[in-house]
Order: sequence, then C-alpha cells, then structure tokens
Amino acid sequence: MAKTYDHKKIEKKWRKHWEEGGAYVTDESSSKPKQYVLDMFPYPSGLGLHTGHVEGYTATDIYARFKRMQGFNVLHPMGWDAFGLPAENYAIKTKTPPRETTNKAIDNFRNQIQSLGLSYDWSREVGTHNPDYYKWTQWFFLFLFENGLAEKRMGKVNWCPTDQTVLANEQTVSESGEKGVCVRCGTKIIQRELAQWFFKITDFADALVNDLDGVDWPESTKVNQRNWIGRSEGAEIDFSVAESRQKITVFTTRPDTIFGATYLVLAPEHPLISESINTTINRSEIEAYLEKNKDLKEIERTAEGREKTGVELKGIKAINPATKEEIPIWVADYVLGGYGTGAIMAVPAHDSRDFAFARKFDLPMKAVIIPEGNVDFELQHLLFEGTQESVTEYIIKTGAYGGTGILVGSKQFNAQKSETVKEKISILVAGRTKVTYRLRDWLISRQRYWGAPIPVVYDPEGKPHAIPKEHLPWLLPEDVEYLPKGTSPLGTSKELLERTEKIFGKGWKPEIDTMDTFVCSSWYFFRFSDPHNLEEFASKEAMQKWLPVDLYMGGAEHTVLHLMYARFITKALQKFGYVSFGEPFKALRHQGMILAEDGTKMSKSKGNVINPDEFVELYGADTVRIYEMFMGPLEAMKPWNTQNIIGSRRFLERVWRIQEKMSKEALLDANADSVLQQTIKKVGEDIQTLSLNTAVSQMMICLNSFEKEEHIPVSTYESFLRILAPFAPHITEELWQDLGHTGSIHTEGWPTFDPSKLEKNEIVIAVQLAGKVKGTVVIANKATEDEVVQLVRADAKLSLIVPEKPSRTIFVPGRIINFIP
RNA sequence: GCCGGAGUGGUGGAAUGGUAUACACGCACGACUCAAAAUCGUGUCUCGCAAGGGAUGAGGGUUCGAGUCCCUCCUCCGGCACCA
Repeated sequence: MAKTYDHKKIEKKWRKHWEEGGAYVTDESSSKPKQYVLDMFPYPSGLGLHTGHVEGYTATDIYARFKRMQGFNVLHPMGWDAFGLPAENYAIKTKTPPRETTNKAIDNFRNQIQSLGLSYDWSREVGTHNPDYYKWTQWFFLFLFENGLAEKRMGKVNWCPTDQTVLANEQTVSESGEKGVCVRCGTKIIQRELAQWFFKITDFADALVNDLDGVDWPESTKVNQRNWIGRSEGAEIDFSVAESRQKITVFTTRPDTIFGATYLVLAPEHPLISESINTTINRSEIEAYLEKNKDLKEIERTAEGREKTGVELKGIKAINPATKEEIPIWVADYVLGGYGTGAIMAVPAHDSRDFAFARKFDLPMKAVIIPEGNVDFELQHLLFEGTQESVTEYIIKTGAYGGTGILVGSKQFNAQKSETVKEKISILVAGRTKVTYRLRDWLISRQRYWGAPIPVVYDPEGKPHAIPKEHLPWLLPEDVEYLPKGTSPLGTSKELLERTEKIFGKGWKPEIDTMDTFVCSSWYFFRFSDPHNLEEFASKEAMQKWLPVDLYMGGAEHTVLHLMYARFITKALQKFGYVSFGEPFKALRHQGMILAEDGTKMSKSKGNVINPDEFVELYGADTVRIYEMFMGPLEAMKPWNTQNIIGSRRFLERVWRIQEKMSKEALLDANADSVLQQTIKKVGEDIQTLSLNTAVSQMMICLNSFEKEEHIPVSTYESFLRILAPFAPHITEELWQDLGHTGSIHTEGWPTFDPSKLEKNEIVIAVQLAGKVKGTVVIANKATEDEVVQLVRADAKLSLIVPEKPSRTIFVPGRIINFIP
C-alpha cells in the first residue's frame, strides 16, 4: 500500500509547486522581524556548481527556513558575480562574446542551484554584468569621485604580460603561495608606471581596524583583516644631518631604543639621496648601487631569505638626537620607500633585521634594553661593568633582543621600563607619536574588457571628467577586439569613441579601462534589498529595513579583499549619510573546503572533482543536503566520501518507512517522548549555531528511538517532520501532504518542546571510586544522594568495591557518584 | 619567525570539567532468500579466557574527577612575514 520513496518524482513535483506558488518570495508587507541571510554570490564559472557551494548554500538555506518557521521575515537572495577574466579569456580563445558564455553559465548555475531545493527569492536575482546593475556600480564610482575618495594618479603597478593587465598587490600571489606572479596565469609580473584610478580606502584605515571589535566574525578572519591593514603605533623622529640644514625623519615603533640607534638607513627611493649626493665622497659607488637595484620590484626586495644589500653615504653623517653622537647614513633595499617615511633608525642590538645588516657591514651596535626579570646575569653584568666592546661581542654571540625590558645606556631614562618611557622619549627627542598602516589605496583600473566601464571621459587636454549620471549606464561596447595588445580592449571600439564625441564633443576621449570586479561585489548586498529600483542603487527605506546582513556565509579563501572592500564602501556610504551603520555583515561564517576522497584539494587537472549533480540525480537533493551537513563541522576542511552518502539516504528511507507505524490512538512511550523533546531542543539550538552535523545526528538518534516503538502517534511524526523540514524540504513536504495537510510544511511554526518531558524517568549514572568508573546504577531521575548511596550499597558487585566509610562522596545529579576512600 | 586553528577507533566525526569513542560509513556474523541485492538483528578502541588493566599527538601540573583548564614539547592545516 505504501508508496516507495521516489526522490526524482517528489523533488521535481515540489520544486515546481513552490516556484509556481512563489513560496519563497519575500513578503515586503510583513511586519514580522527581519532576518537577512546571505551567501557570497558565486562567479558563474563554466565548470558549474561544486561541492563547496552546495555546503554553504545548504547551511544558509537550513538557517533561512528555520528562521521563517520561527516567525521571521527572511530575505534570502541569490545573484551572480558575473564579470571577470575566465569569460574574457574564453572569448579570446574562441571569439565567443563573454556575455554569451556568461549567460549560459548562469543558466546552468541557476538550474543546479534550483535542483537543490534552496529557498531563494529569485525575484531579486541580480547579475553584475547587466546594465541595470552596473549602472549603479558606475554610480558608486562617481559617488566616490565626487567625494574625493577616487582619484587618478601615477602608480607603480603590477603588470601581467600574459593577461596584459594591471593586478592589485593581492592578485600577485599564486594559489600555491608563490609571490610576484599573476594569480590567474602564473606569469611573472613586471612593474610599470601608469596613470590609474585609486579608491582611497586608506582614509578609513582606523575604522576598518576598530570596527572589527563589534562584529561576530571568525577570529581568524578578523586577524587577517587586521594584518592586511597593518596598523602600527610609534613615533616619527627627526635626525638632523651634520653640517647641513637637512633632516631625516624616521618612523619607529620603538622610540625607547633610540639611544641604541647607531646608524640610519634610507630606502633607495628616498629624496635625500639625490639632494645630498654632491656632498658624499663615494658618489659613483652610490649611483652604481641605485642603478643596479632600480628595476627590483618591492616583491623581490622583500623576498624571504634575501641577503641584505646596501651602501654608505660616505662623507655625511646624521646626529642621533638622543645621544647627540654622529652616526653613519646608509642606503639599503631592505627599507621600503612606500612605508612610513622611507627611512629608519637602525637599532642592531634590538632588531633582527638591523642586526643582520650591521653584522654584514660591521656596523656598531649598542644594547640599551635588558630583559626584565634578571634572566641574563652575563648581559646585566656587561651592561653595568663592561666596555662597549665586550657588550658588542656579547650581542654578536646572542643576536638581537627585540623584547621589552629595562633601559640602560639611555641617560636620564636608565632603569625605567621600556613601555613606560616610549612616548616620553619620542617627544623629548624631537619627535611625535604617529600611526602608520600597511594598507595601500585600492587600485581599481583594469585593462580588460569584461568589466564595468569606468564612467569617465577626457577633454581634448586630457583632463578627466565624470560622466553625468543621466548618461548611466555607460554601456560596455560590443564592437571590440578581445585580444589585448597592451592597451585596453575598449580602445578598439569605434562605437564608444563616437558615443563620447557625440555627447561631449569632438576631441573628447572615453576612459578605456574597466573596474576591478571586486568593485561590483562590494555593494551587491545593498542591491538585494531593492533590486528593481530605477532611481537609486537601493532606497533608504529598503536598506533601513533589511540591512545590515544578519548572517553572511562564504568560503574563507578569497574573502580578505572582498570583505575589506565591502566594509570600505559601507563606511563611505555611512560617512555621506546613505546608511546609518558602518559594518555590513553582523555575523560571518565560512564553510570549510570539501576535499577530494584522497584528502587533497579537488582539481580539474587531478581529475578528482566531485560533481554534486551526479549525486542529486542518484540519491536526490535531500540526501545530498543531509550528507553534506552530516560530514562534519561546517567550518572544517573535510574529505568527500562517496561511500558515506548511503547513510544519509538510508536515514531518509527510514523516515519514509516509519509512516507505517503511525497511529492516531497511540500514545508515545515516555522515553521516546523525552528523546523527541530533546531533539526539538537540540536541533533548534544547533541550527542557531550552525552545528548542523550534530543536528542531523540528533535526528538520527530520534528516529532510532521511534523505530523501537510499536506505534508512533501522528502528532509525534508531525513534530519530527517539522524539525527535519529545513534539512530535507522535499521529502518532508511530500509526507506532510500525505498526512492530509493542504498547506506547506515550510509555513508551519518550529515545534516547541515541553521542558518537563526533557528528562527520562529513569537514568543510568556512573559509580566511581576515586574518580575511576567502577560500574553503573539505574536510578530515578530525581533521586537524592542518600537514595543513590543506598542503591549502590544494595548492588551485589558495587557494594564490595565501595568503602564503608568514604572520606568524601561527590554526587553530581544525573551524572556520577564518586566515592573517595 | 609571528598570529590563528587542530591532533580522539579501520574511516568521517561526537562529547556544559562528570560513564571517552554518540551518530554514520566500513567490516564480521546471523535472520529473510533457491540465490543475490535490499532490509532487519548482533558485534566491532586495545591487552586479557576471565577478573581486570590501558588508551583522546608526547611529557608534566591543577582537580574527587581532564579529550576539555594550565605549562613544556612534537606534528599538521590556514594566514602573515625585511612594514622598522
């Protein structure tokens, strides 16, 4: 009589039903509290959906469905990060327009996503490559430009000779960690000087660091963001040049070591070198050094393990403002021109880099800090009793000490703690406190075709002008030569040039670079709140209603930059009054990478890629969803195991079969009921914390206990189905309908549990002797310590082990009783 | 080197300081079957016939009691790394 579980029929039927009924279209009129549950939108690659997508999307789908059942109005959208290099490279190879391949890939992705039964509101779908979207990407460019947050300037840029484009610093590291290569093609990058557009993200450096304290993100991601920004607090100190009015300003985080600064080092780019080269006595040596190093890229200069090189500016000296002693000035490529002031005070006794340099060139060292806590008597003795030579000898032996401690050889600061005098010293010696950052401005120009055109035109003098907003979207031309020839493909479009001249006049030229695709993805979560708005990127009311995002899910691999840029855009909008908050993503979680069965990364070249479609076809979407959630902790990296999927399928088949035990009259056994109550409680808590693997296992435990029963009351089965519904939406909908319900199970409320039934009447507790388990006794749930002791004494085996008069008895209700002899 | 995170059966993995190995896969045996598959049942960390021991990367510590907390060390993963 009972139907068999035909996942193909069931899943197809309900997906059609949900789609036709608009089951997951967000209800804008609802007054329920909102919940914005967002996945990082994918790049629609031709390879299709991979197992990692399925994992993240299933987790947020379960969360979104759970929140709906809990009575929230949920916004759960999906879209496409559609501009980017693969489609363009494919176009170069095959002459197929990128729009064509991209749209095809999107259709494929959408089909795959829909086959998983994910409850997205497809009426809000966006694609960054569509003019009605990139119109607003261009609007953001103009918004930043008008407010002084976008500017064109010359910049040394990383240039990929193969892809013929500029790359951001962060795109010059290959996936295997190799530096100085194009992230896409692995070609060694070269450095070029070009006029480029920058977004001034550094204006927000402080807020980008500080506001991390207020968001619920994985700690490691916060650390990555902080590292990237690289905020460091220190001081700028002026060193005057002897017999000259020039001065050299250095940045240091350790002003407390200034008495140990025995020489200065300038970056090769430092302007003082050319200004004072005439007063040096080794001019040709210096020039030869600069010439030899001028083509070195920063990445090469900072390569791991590279031997430090440098040359002294002989004939000129600097004066240490603390000791008033003359110290040599060197040029060395280990000092970076683009960071701090491009000059440092070298303290070889207390900095390992300066130490290595001083050793190589036999420069003086002076120790001025000794570790606190009298750890090193030899050093202490030397500092107070020894000669400068003996101290130097000691340092050479032990290496630089970079920690904090007690000052010595520092005149009036002697015997004070290094931390407490830091600020005092920097002010007393012609300096001021200063904060610097590693973060650089965001270079957004790309010499590529498949991106949003930068909405700028140049007058006949070459001066840039913003394109007035009424001309947006500034369309991406189609009559282009894809194959780049060192200039941007847009430069080959006749239509674009004619369009520009027609609107702005003869001699005007369009900007031919496009925007970094990270610009497109830095604001899409705003658009989802109001995706069809023709007047604004999103209305203030819509953003007020839906944002910030309550839960944001995506892989950890490539998100440092995306998150940074999205936060930057949000802070810019906040500054100019568009939004009231400064952080776009309240809570962030990362799904872990799913590895191939052999425990290595899936890759096309290794041929070990798992295609989720295959398993959706074979076992059904519900099974794949359950399996991927059951594999292990969401955020953990875990290997795929095809053999294990069958367990998830069997679970659903048992859910299906147990309907045969249903009975309207039956009462649930108290113990089975208690398992059900625990399951309602635990699964709810687990979904909230996204511990979905243990949620699935709890449902399995619950089903196991039902299977021991003769009959299952209908209401019990209904509760169970409602708990399972977010995980396996199709099978539960079918079974729900079979129970005679006309409405969808997914509009039901989340079941409540009865706390009074959570506990079983009889429980097993462990009996310990001095902390070692010796056996168990079955006791009534509410049994007192005395009653438990009685039971233990009555037990034939335990009574022999437990001492007559224990010195102590520890009773933890419901857990253990421990007798200490 | 620095900063995160992790190390538990044959495998994926559970465990508010309270019976380590839940749940699942696999495997073995049994039932059903002419047979097989499917399904169901039993067993499955380790030494031991048993009674009992031992085991959560290694070693210490705190505690009545430690996978969990503290210290030292080892290994693996992720990130940063000449940023003064």
